[in-house]
Formats: sequence, C-alpha cells, structure tokens
Amino acid sequence: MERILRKYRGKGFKLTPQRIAILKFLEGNTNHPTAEDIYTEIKKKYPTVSFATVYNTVQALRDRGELLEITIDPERKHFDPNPSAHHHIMCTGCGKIGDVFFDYSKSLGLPEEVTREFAVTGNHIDFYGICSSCRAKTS
Amino acid sequence: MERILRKYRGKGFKLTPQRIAILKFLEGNTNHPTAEDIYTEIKKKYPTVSFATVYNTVQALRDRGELLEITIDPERKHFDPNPSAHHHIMCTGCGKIGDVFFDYSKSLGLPEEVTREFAVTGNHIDFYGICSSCRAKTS
DNA sequence: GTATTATAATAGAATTATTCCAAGATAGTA
DNA sequence: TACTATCTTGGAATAATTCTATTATAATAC
Repeated sequence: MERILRKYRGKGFKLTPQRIAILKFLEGNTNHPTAEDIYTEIKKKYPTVSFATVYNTVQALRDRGELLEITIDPERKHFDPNPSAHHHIMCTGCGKIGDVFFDYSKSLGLPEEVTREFAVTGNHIDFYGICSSCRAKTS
Repeated sequence: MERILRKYRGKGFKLTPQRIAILKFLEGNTNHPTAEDIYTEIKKKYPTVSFATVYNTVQALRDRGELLEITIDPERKHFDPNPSAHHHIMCTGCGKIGDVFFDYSKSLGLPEEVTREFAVTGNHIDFYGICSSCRAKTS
C-alpha cells in the first residue's frame, strides 16, 4: 500500500481514492481480471465509480508500462499487473488464465522470410489446456 | 474453385452463392481479413449480403476446422483460412499480419508448476515487429 | 424435373465491450 | 489556501458481434 503510493507520487499520476483502490486490487493479482472484474470490485467500496474511470486508469497504467493487456481470450481483454515478460495459458473449459514464467526467447528465432519483412520487437506465447478442476468435472 | 465445391459438397454444408464467394475470397488468402474485410469484398458481388451471413459462415468454417480465429490484434478478430499449425507476426505500425511457418513445439516445454495445473493442448505465438514499409516511412 | 425440407440469407434489433464527452470535483503544487 | 491541470462521473456514442423472425433456396428424395 505504502509502496503503491510511493511508486506513483510525483510522477504526474494523480492518486485519487478510486485509483488507489484499483492499484490495491491489482497489486500482486494473478487472476488476470477483465475491466468488468475491476469495476465490480471497486464498486463495492465506491458505488458511484464509472467504467470510464476503470478504462482511463488501466490505460494510464498501460502507457506507463505497469500493466499488460492480454489477448488470449477472444471474448474480452484481460489485464495483468505483472509487466515483466512472461506468457499465459488459458483453460478452454472455464476460461481461467495462468502465468507461464519461462524465458523461451532463445528458441524463438524466426525464418529468414519473416525477418526480411519484419524487424521483430517482441513476442508472446498463448498456451491452451484444461485446468485441473475442469478435468475433474469431465472425468 | 472446383476444388472448393468438391470439398464441401455432401458434407451438410450448403453451398450458397454468398458462401461460395466467401470461400473463393478466403482460398489462399494470406491477408488475415477481418469480418468487415470479408463483408466489404462479398458486398461487391452481392450487395444485399448481411454481416450475419459473414459471421455465420466463418463460424461454420471454424467449427469444421477450416478457418482459424486470430487474436493477435486487440482491436478486432482476424481470420486465417490456413488451418495448419503456424504462428503470426503483426506490425505495430500498420497492423499488417504475417504468417510464421516454423515448428517451435520442441522448444515449448512448460514448467512443472504449470503442467501440474493444466493439461496442455496447444499453443500459438504472437510476434510483434515493424514491417518494411513502416520502417521506410519512419526513417 | 418437381416437391419437400432442412438449412441459409436477410434486415434490423439487441447485446457487449469500449470510448467519448461535457460538467463538476479534486489532488497536487505553488 | 488558492489554483489549475487532471480526474471522475453519467450518459451518450461507437464498434464488433450475436440474435431473431421471416423469407428464400440448396440439396435430397421422389
């Protein structure tokens, strides 16, 4: 909490109560929430909060490199407050998203016909699978 | 064209003129069109075609494994009529999407803490970069 | 070739996710 | 303590996609 405030103070990022609540919700959160998840949570404490505030805040955080936007789920965007390079895995049963912390960069060289056309700047791997609780249900 | 018709005839997939036009547009298409791209194209020949037809058709093709839905672009979905396992690269300048035909599967082993929770079924790599024409503009 | 029927096409409404906007409120600073 | 740039809010606007009811038609059986 104090860490959060110290991190953003004096950086041209206004710390309003709503933003602090969002930052607290996101800190260490590995659930990859959607905008709606964030909205629903903040609404508990600030019933008048609007979606615009949620979107404005995640956008501001994204612009500062503090938050990643995840596209693994075709239905909607999810957010990840861990900005360090990593990958994701989604359960095709329930949609749950997990983190994959492994550095594959050494293995991801590209064919020459691609590097001829693109100057590569980054990558992200989407894994798909079935989580343990979905496997339990089906068996 | 004949190939297309033969492929779908007698498989419970009605070959209407609109669908044939969509199939022709998609065959061998490596531009990764959006639903709107498809709609705009088919509208040239069939001005009364509706978005619903486009969406219904791509969904039917996806269900048959003939078409992949691509999530690399956070803005909208793109489609790829090449259903074989491959990866993609998107230009962060203009949004152009290219194919990456290289089998990385041997290198994509997952950490034990992930395989403990997920039974992995697939993967897809999103690469990001700058395409040659965008580089030409900026320099 | 004609009739039948299951499936597809259409227009438009509905839904969902996200962005925009104008007005009032407030955090940070001077 | 006052000032001002920035933020919050509600609601409207936009964009992508899905749904629905009706009409049309491709594939099949006769």
